[in-house]
Amino acid sequence: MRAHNLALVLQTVANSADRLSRAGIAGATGLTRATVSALVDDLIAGGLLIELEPAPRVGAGRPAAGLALAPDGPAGLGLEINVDYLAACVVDLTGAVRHRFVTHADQRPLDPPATLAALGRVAAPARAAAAADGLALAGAALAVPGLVTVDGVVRVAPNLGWLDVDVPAMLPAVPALADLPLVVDNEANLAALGELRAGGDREPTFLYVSGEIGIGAGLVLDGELYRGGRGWSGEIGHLTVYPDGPACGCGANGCLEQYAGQEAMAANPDRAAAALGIALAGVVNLLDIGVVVLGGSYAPAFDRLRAGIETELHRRALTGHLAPVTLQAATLGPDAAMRGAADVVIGAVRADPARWLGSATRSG
Amino acid sequence: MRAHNLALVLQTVANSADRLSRAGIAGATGLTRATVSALVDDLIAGGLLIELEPAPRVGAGRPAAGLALAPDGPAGLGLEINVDYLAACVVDLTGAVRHRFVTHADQRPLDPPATLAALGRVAAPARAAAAADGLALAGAALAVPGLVTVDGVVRVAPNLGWLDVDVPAMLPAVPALADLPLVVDNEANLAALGELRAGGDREPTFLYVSGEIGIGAGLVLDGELYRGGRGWSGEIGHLTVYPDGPACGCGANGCLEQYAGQEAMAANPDRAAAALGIALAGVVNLLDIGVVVLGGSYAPAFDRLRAGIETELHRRALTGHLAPVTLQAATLGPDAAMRGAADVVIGAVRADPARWLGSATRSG
DNA sequence: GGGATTTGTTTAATGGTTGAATTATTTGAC
DNA sequence: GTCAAATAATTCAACCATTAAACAAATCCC
Repeated sequence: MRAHNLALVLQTVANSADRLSRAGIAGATGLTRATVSALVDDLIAGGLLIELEPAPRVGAGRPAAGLALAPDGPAGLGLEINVDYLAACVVDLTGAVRHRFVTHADQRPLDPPATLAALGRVAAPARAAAAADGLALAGAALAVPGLVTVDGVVRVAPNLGWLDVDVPAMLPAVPALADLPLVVDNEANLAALGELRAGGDREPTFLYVSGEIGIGAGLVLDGELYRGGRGWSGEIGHLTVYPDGPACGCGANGCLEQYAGQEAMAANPDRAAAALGIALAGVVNLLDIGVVVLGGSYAPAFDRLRAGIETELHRRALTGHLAPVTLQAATLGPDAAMRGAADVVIGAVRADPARWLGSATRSG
Repeated sequence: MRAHNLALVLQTVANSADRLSRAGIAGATGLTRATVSALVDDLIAGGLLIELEPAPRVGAGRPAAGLALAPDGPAGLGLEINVDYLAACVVDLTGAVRHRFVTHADQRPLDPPATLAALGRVAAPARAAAAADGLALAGAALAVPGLVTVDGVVRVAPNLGWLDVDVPAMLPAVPALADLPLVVDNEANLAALGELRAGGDREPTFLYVSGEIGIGAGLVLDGELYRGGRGWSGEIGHLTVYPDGPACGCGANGCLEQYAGQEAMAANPDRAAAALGIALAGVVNLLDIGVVVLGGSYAPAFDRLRAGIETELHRRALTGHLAPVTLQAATLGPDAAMRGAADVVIGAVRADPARWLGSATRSG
């Protein structure tokens, strides 16, 4: 129970827009001020919260001591493997990006161990930079453009040429990552999380569409990433748009990817926008999604695509009259996935601070 | 915390296939036998659990006293308004249907107050029958074929001709329902819940498709009904199948309903099956759904539709190789929605027994 | 019948929350 | 300038629910 309430207090501070005090937390959570005081003391002692200068009060009364997430608390290492680049970033507990390393290199000629070794060479300076800041890493998360099981096995990443790559099993060969708990997830899923956390004021329910060579999507429902029964939801690229359309690599015909993939979009942007609108209308009708965020290569093309998408979307979205559907461009650009990966790590700390308090030897 | 653990114990008993004892609950939940004993005593005293005859043991040791949900505990009143019938049922805490009343009558000529009055005339004998059994009703839930807000306002029910009908506000005029807490929800949503709870061993994630005059769907994700950001998910009938197809009443072209609605299906079953397969493949790709349950008028036609649906579904479902998609016929037939409605009521009791224990004057 | 075995209850102890009283710090009125 | 009012945070005793361990109950096996 203490674990639960610690998480409640920490999340309340993390999610609040304005600076909270102990009394403010008590009001927001329903706990007593006494309880909140005790919990906050633990969180401060554990290095997860810090106390700020008392804010100048408006009315009478003792001024409230502001509380905030500790910038020197546990940080997350966000990693990304993509077709033409590798990336790593360090995000502290407050969500601020402290360090960022990207190397551009085509990964397709490399086999998975070589790619992971190269990833290690990007992760190593990131870890060194974190250590130099006195930041302890709570873990790492890795974004990969493919279908990933809950165990971290990449079942298939077509554009990387990966098939059944057991990433966790290969970690001991990567010194820079061997000693960190690692989560592996789909690139679009993590990018959606990145947009949720770092992309300003997002609705708690939205669809993130990532237009790369293929088209992926991450679905955030009620503030949580929906991964599907087996972990590979979001394959929006193979939604059928024209059942009798051109053959797709997946074996079917008329998939969205044939119209709105990077090459097809370059050839015919208007057709790409219309196809996207048709596919998105289906998603909106099925899931009652109010916000669609366009990322990847769609983000820079947003202004050109928007009208074409909206024409079909509004015509075909059933509840459009009752509640509008909003199109938005992604705000994080190519960093979304690694930001989301790092957010997974610090999100885990925020969701279960008791684990961190219990395990933290706090060497740094 | 006690509230949480009471729910944990009750749910454990409810969800367990075989008869549990106090010690069995302790093993399943991780609580101590002593704690479970105390909680079980409260639940028995509150009339939510009963103690059964000790089961004959296999090995040595004191025989375990079996525990089960109390058949005379709080019951749920499930209600349904549909185009050509009204229905009410009483489901006890164990999930057994104790009483069932259906009247067939076309509701389209009636205005909403008249329909609600007629519903009251179906609900009254159901309540009388429940009272005769000594059952106290914990509440009621109503299934309506339309879009319903969380407040119970029916925004639009096209086939009933309803528009912005505030059902809770009209309840005081219906004596048989005036004194019960009432939840209103979409028919397909509740039917999906009915199939989840009462339809045998269902996967925790599936799509329920209800083919009536229109086509609705209820989405159960991880054992919970997903209602969408604003409460009206599941409008699968207006997924685009052929973008340039025939005009639909919704203003778009080529909606699934134009091919697989009741009339279109009668005219061309093969085409209906193919269209369903295309639409369902999209859902499967997007949400990684492993099971699709066909209900409403699709259930009796299941054997005839199956092959045609599967052809398109398997061709277009991307992860079909990795994890198969299973088609199933609904098992509850036309009762699914009202069963699901009643399940909502008893599900609320099971999820928060402390509230019932606290509020129960237990008059009957 | 005695020992083994498992269930269920009792007892004291523990951990964490609550509520009331107390202290701390400011504003505003006289 | 002092005092009252207001608000924030802490302290402390009481309480509640869980736990652990001992104990009682009920059966099987030898």
